[in-house]
Amino acid sequence: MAGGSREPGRTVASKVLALLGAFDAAHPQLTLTDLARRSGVPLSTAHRLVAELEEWQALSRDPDGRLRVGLRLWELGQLAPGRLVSLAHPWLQELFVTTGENVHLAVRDGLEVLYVDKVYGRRAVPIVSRTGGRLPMHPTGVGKALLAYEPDWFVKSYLARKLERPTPHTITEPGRLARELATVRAQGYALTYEEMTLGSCSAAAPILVDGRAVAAVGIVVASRRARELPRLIDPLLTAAAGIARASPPSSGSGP
Amino acid sequence: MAGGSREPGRTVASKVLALLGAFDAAHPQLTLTDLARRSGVPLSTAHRLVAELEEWQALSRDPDGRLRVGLRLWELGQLAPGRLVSLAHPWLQELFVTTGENVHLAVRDGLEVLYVDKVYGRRAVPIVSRTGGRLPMHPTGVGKALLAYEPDWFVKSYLARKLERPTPHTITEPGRLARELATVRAQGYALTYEEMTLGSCSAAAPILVDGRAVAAVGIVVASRRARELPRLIDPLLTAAAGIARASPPSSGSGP
DNA sequence: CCCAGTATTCCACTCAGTGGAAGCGGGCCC
DNA sequence: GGGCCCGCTTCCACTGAGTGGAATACTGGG
Repeated sequence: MAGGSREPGRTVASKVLALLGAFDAAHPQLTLTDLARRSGVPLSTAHRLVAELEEWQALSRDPDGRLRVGLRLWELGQLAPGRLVSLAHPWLQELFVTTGENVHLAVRDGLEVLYVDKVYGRRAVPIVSRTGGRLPMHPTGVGKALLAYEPDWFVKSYLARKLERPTPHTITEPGRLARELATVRAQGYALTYEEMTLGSCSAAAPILVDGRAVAAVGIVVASRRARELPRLIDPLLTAAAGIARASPPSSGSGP
Repeated sequence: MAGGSREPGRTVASKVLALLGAFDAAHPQLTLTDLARRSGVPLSTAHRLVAELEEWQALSRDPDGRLRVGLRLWELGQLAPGRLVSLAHPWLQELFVTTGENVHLAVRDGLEVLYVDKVYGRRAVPIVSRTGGRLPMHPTGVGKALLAYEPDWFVKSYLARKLERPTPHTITEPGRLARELATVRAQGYALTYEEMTLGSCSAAAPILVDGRAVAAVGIVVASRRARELPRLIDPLLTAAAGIARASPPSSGSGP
């Protein structure tokens, strides 16, 4: 089946996935050549496979001819285990209405938080989190809220790595971070002050089902309005509790 | 390359896509056997490919072992041309806050409307539209709003087909529907009364950029509150205009 | 005009992928 | 308990779908 056959038999499916995987938040659009380079698939092979993916609208082209993730893939993605989000959305909504701030929902995936829903208005400060986006756990409110309820071994291994430090306020010292998590558990919510982005701070609460944090709700505000955070804690906890109550014991943790 | 080789050479990529395509709103989870049946891929081939897709979390398994669309695919989908949605969301948000009703955003894809964003609160009536969902154009508010601004040849070919009739109120008679569309163009918005679902009615406005309707905003309310719709028209049009003003002339029409 | 980067086409070779069939496992009914 | 049905997993010999290097065709900038 192989002509040149230098590669030790990569399966076709893996090449298709490698092509798709080449797209990420930093590179949402790529030229064919870039795509081939990033995915490690030979150009001519990429060319053929991409043509097929385009036909299916799994990929599509920008006006300028660069490739993007296509509509069909988005549609398909909407079918992913969506129990949690559809359940939680009305509560996020309500939280937004009472606070007027950026509100979002995140789950843990691996060692990162994955943002699965977001509600924002016209006046809200633009923030880094993006539906489908990922951030490290320790500098984010939702991350700390989730991490605080993970089992000890998990936290230990999380702290053992070299932790990123996006701002000077980021807490990376293991001892201090561990104490921080204890505080989160004690009070039931997490706070951050410019730990991920200079200029914004946040509050977040875990959604506890059977004692496990299946997700977390977070609010982000401009840091000059940090003193307003305490006022937001109450509605935040109400929303988290509401979602938890509505959640079936073992719903998939997906979006 | 084929042993049994009965099929006239379907490409591997097409099989992968067929497998993914077997999932839809009505069948979000499938057993391996169903998946193979629905996609027309031989069971043993499906088995192998699915294993690969699972490894990538393109597919994942329910607690009960059935297959679903996986997290990675959802994530990937979030990368799809998202200009319109991120732009429009704050306006949908605002519209929700002022009206308290189900609010959604849809684009045309082929002969159907594709719902690309939705905002709903705790009190809102549950409705059929779903982010990523599709419905025919003629019985929905957003559909009529979009159809009204399509070129003549398109409308003509749309009306030429046999039109579905989900409720007795659905307008399927071509002449009457054409007049309806003229009214929509004249007044700048569309209304429906139980044309898609008994018990709910809607108002919708197109988002016009350079005279073309790139998307439509809709509001759905319970039909016993139909008389409140007129009150909602104004904020609806404001939102549509706001989104249109913010839209660049040729943004991708995707989610 | 040439050159560099990117896209597309070609083609002879061959092994990755194929799929029918057989082997499991476990839930249900008689 | 035993037989049956249904879905999942594994096996394997055959072969044409897929391969990828290279040649060719764009395209735009200098």
